[in-house]
Amino acid sequence: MNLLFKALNDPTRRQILDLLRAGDLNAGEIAEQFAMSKPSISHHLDLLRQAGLVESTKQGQFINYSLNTTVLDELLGWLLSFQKPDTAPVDSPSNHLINH
Amino acid sequence: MNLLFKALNDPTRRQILDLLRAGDLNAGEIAEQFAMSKPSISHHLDLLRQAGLVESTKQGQFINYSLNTTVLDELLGWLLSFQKPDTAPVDSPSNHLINH
DNA sequence: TCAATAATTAGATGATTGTCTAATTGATTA
DNA sequence: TAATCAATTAGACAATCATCTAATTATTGA
Repeated sequence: MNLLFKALNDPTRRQILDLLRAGDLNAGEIAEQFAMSKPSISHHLDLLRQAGLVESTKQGQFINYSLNTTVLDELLGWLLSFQKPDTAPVDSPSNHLINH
Repeated sequence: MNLLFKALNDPTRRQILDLLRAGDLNAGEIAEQFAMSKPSISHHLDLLRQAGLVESTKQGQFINYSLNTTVLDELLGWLLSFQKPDTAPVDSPSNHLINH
């Protein structure tokens, strides 16, 4: 959950996710949508990949990025549990202090 | 959306939200659940308040904190739109570069 | 095989963040 | 009114983060 929230806590990364909804793109195609250096975008893609939000596959000299929304299910569950009270899922790490 | 993701991007703050599901608490009651100084918790509460996730009301010398889940609806909408493709909501700020 | 292209890695830098202690504000009560 | 208690604000500090340029790796095509 930590890596997920971290990845989502940046407008550029969220925009990358939104871009990928329309279909897969390679790193260069993503980078040219932003007024930011390619290494910076590469770093953002790395964080998104660490969170499991995107998957990368090498295709020749290009690296293709695609959306993986299954990770969002965990977040969705956490979020929905706020509407239905008293069904709080566990937010790791280390809530042993909290749960007595 | 920025303040919301920022507020959620910390395990302590998410645990505070989880605590408040059971019912309102004042600042001291919240602080004593954590192995952290009271000013630090106060700061976390401030960020949660800025994001609209909690509301604070002064009651005598105590300050009561309560959960406000309506802000989460925006996030919920954004999240759900990933399941139903091609219904991307707008993620402010400044996506003028992207949407040409 | 070599030059060009795609992308990442390395390293640096300024800004933001989470935490602390000390000081302050405001309310209660002896 | 003075002491105590709840909570925040102020200010400092180390760690993390977003970004940049320069260098590196790997693939392609002439």
